[in-house]
Amino acid sequence: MAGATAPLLGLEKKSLREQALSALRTAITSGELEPGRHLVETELSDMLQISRGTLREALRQLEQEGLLSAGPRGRLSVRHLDGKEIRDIFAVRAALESLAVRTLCELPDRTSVIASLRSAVDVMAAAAEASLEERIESDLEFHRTLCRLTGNETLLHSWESLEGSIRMSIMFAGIERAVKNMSVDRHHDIVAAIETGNATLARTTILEHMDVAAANLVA
Amino acid sequence: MAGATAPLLGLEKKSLREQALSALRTAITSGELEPGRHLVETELSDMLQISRGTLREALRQLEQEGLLSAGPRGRLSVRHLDGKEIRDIFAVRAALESLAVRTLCELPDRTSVIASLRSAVDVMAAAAEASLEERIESDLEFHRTLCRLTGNETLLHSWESLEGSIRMSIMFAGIERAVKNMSVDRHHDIVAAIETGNATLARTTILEHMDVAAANLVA
DNA sequence: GTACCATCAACTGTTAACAGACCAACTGTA
DNA sequence: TACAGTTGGTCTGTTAACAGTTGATGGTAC
Repeated sequence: MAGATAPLLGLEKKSLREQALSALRTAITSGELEPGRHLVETELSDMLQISRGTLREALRQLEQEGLLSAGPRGRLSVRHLDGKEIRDIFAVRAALESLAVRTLCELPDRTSVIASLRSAVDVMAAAAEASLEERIESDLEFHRTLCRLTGNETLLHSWESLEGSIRMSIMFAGIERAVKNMSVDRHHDIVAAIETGNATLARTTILEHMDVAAANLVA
Repeated sequence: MAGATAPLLGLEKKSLREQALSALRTAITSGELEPGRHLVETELSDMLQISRGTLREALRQLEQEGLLSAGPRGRLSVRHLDGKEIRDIFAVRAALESLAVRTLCELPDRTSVIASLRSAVDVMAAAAEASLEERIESDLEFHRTLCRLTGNETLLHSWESLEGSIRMSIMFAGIERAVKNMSVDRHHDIVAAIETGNATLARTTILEHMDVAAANLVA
């Protein structure tokens, strides 16, 4: 039963490592693996039906994403966030997204960018009555799009490295608090600010949005 | 010969994985492993005298740090940077350090912070006549200190995740270009700006510093 | 009951070996 | 010579097994 890839047909199946990564990420950010919990490699590999070697590769990645914290003897545990850390995470997030909107404002032609952002906001609006989880997904997708549209791969990568921590913050604070940040209007404001091309205005809008978001979570 | 830890004596010996990580990072950022080069796992594990399993854990981490890029069939190669990517990296770096100085400016008591920064600048001044490598190290240490002093662990972690890319940028541009950024005066300006507590001024100073640095590298 | 020592179970660090996919060279046939 | 099929090599994905340390458990002496 020793592995192999398996491209088979155009479908590009995910490797076991990637599957485990997704599964663990979901388990952690959904709270199924509660914060502070010690993770035992043999237990997880048994649960996920993969070998420890493959699992350990995934764990390293999660560790770097900030979802796991390493204890004394290499013991890993699910990271525990307090109010300060949530504010810290959102401060970094604000700095990154602030760069994103500034970059977008400086583009000579913003029409296609605005179009993409508007459709992302539309998705949010459409999900306004959907499940809380879906609303959060569409919200994160909007902000991820903000970074992606800059064309700055490093920026996008940094943001995505932070995404796990953001999700943990939401989980830690409780979803009912998080949905207070899902206002479609606020996101319209951000798009509008970018449309004007006024970098300072756009930056202020994002910073304020993030401040409010962090405050809502830790309040 | 199958492994184990080996604390031995208080000295906290590094695990093989960490040793490999350091070795590879150095090899890449020093140019010993030239950009674009394909990495073969068996070759590396042979060279570093460790098994593939252990090596692969280190490779995942380097991949996430942006030093390696994954090709079609999982083939890894040393990341190749062009001018745009260097500018992008420094834009993100600027955003992070901009947050750092702003945070420091908002501290009620900055005396100990200023003291730490001054001593970091002193180290740079002392290294002014040293080897180019040492000057670069002391420069990076100054900027890392900037982030560390904020007490924002997430910020520090994000910056350190970018550090490898920064080192690659320097290597790619050539050390002779990079040393143009090692001006002690410029760093004094940054500290002075923080000392005033004027967040806007400090932010402007850092952004300009980063702009010049990026321009020097890609010029 | 408490202190000390031996034994043992549990967990991580590390390694060697196996399985499948892709690529290039080689060979046989018109 | 040109081309198709085969074969061998190389590399990654994955796994099972081994080594060594740490912490706990149980038993014995005082």
